[in-house]
Amino acid sequence: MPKYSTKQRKVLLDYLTQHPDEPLSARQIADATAGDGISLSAIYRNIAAMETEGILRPCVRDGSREVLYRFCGAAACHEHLHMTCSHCGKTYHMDVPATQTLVDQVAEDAGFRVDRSATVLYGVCRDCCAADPKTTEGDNV
Amino acid sequence: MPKYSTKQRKVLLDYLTQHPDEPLSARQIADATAGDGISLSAIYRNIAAMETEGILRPCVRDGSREVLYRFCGAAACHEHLHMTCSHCGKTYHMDVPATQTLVDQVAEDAGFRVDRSATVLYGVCRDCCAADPKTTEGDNV
DNA sequence: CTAGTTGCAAAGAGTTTGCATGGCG
DNA sequence: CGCCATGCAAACTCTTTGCAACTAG
Repeated sequence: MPKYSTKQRKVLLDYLTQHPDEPLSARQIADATAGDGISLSAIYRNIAAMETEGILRPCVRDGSREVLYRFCGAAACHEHLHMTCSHCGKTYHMDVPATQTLVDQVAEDAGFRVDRSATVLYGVCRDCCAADPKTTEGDNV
Repeated sequence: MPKYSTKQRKVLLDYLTQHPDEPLSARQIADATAGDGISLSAIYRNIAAMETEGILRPCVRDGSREVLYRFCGAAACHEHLHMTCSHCGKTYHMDVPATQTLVDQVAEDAGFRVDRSATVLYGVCRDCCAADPKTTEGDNV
């Protein structure tokens, strides 16, 4: 919940908006916005703020010790589930009806209220399945 | 894929087996097994090995910059989905049939092969819902 | 003008690694 | 007995923080 709208925050939001479907690290963002005069600390501080605001979510790390974030600024993102391909890293937005069924059923059977915007399914996406059938085995990525 | 079965690894596996339902950090494990003579480095190295073996999975961090791990040594864990309560941190194993429906449907509609053992649903569990109704609002945990 | 933000650089924390020692098989 | 795993401590990397300068409102 920032009080001022700074140039840095705008650039940042802009970049995130344009890359909603890939998990990003602070350094990646820094590199990508290198020409726009944003210091690393400003990035970290804005990331922290956005995390609090709920428009940025941490993801599981990918082997390095960097924390990756995924942008979910769109209000719609709080209404459907997401899935991230563990092969190409892309995030997809699931409007599949089964999603809602699952959420409802889990609530009913287990009393567990699923937080859609915090939940991400991991697996292998259509493109990667096609490109590399071996990956299709799933489960032990 | 360790070649030798050391005392340290046994203690570690033992501890993990007894705490399958909570995300653990290297330090937590170190503290818990303090009396058993395992060095922090041995823990980190074993964690790395187990991650490779696929019996330990990284989870999203909880605010600190520690990486948390969740044990999924049981073969059964590769066949059902999991859900972690963002309130109490406990992990539940979901044998709800809707789970399978979801996985199948997503595969069919989006061509996305869900990796059950890597996927975790986040939300608020029954107990926490009951204990603290406010949390029930969900979605912006 | 006032208070939130930024930059820089130094501090902090968690994790990784080199090397000699110890232990499994 | 040979090789892998451990311990310790130093090295690293990512992230956080203090403080003075800057700037949005």
